[in-house]
Amino acid sequence: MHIGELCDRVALSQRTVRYYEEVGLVVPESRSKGGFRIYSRRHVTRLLVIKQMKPLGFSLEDMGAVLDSLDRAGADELRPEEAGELRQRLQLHAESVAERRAALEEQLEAADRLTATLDAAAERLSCLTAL
Amino acid sequence: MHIGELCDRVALSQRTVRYYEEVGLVVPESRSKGGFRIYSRRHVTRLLVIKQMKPLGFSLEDMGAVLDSLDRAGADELRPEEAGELRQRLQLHAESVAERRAALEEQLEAADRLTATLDAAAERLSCLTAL
DNA sequence: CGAACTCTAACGTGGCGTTATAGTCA
DNA sequence: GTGACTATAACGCCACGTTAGAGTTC
Repeated sequence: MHIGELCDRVALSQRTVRYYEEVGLVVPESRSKGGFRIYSRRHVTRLLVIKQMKPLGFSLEDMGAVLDSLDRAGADELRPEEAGELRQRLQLHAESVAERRAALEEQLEAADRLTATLDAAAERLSCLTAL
Repeated sequence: MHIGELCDRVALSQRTVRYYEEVGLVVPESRSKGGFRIYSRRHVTRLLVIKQMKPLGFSLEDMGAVLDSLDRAGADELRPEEAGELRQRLQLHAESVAERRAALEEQLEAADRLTATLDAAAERLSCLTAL
């Protein structure tokens, strides 16, 4: 498929997808004779994973590392020495996800505090205008 | 107080605080004879509110509007016609905070899905290496 | 006086959005 | 061949980080 269909499927802009290629995050399988980028279903899933990770605050480089580990863990053949190191990496990734998750929960509380602040201000206004 | 103490108290960089002044978000009360920025406790609280809002995804301009509304709602004298409009603004702000909050909850779920993905990959590795 | 602090100015970065111009596909 | 799609290139934006060099405070 070409870039247009890909972007429709994952709801990202063409600019974004091209930029991901520029930084080596999502590289097309090949090019058409005229130079059009050609993508497969694998690229769709990869972009969807990226979309999931993005709001957690990972940089594109971070996401590349995670995707790389996942790809290698999903490969059919892997040498035993690679497996050990890979498991360590996955563990590290999982830990940083946990940290991001904790940060998100703090942000939820911040949102609630802000809501309370806004409500209090509105309440104060109501009292004043009731006079 | 000078910018150093201010930044210590709110845990923001001097560059950040100066940039906030550049865009009109946090303007110092005055300057020393030699040109040093002078801040008060009000600036501390203002910056802390900003720190709370930032991770919710508001732009500096958005935050300026919210802070402006809060300041006006906290003022001692307000004309009745101003109060009505102000209450509307506060309502709008509260709604966008609610939207951000909902987005945060979706991101929490995304984090959990990602954790599951990473765990599954690690599990797969364990099985393979156990052979 | 001197150490610690602060000033402005300017360039760099990440993650794209937004034209502009030209070439490709079915 | 024609209308829709795609290519590269380049500049713009936000929210700062990071020097560099000179001035201020106590």
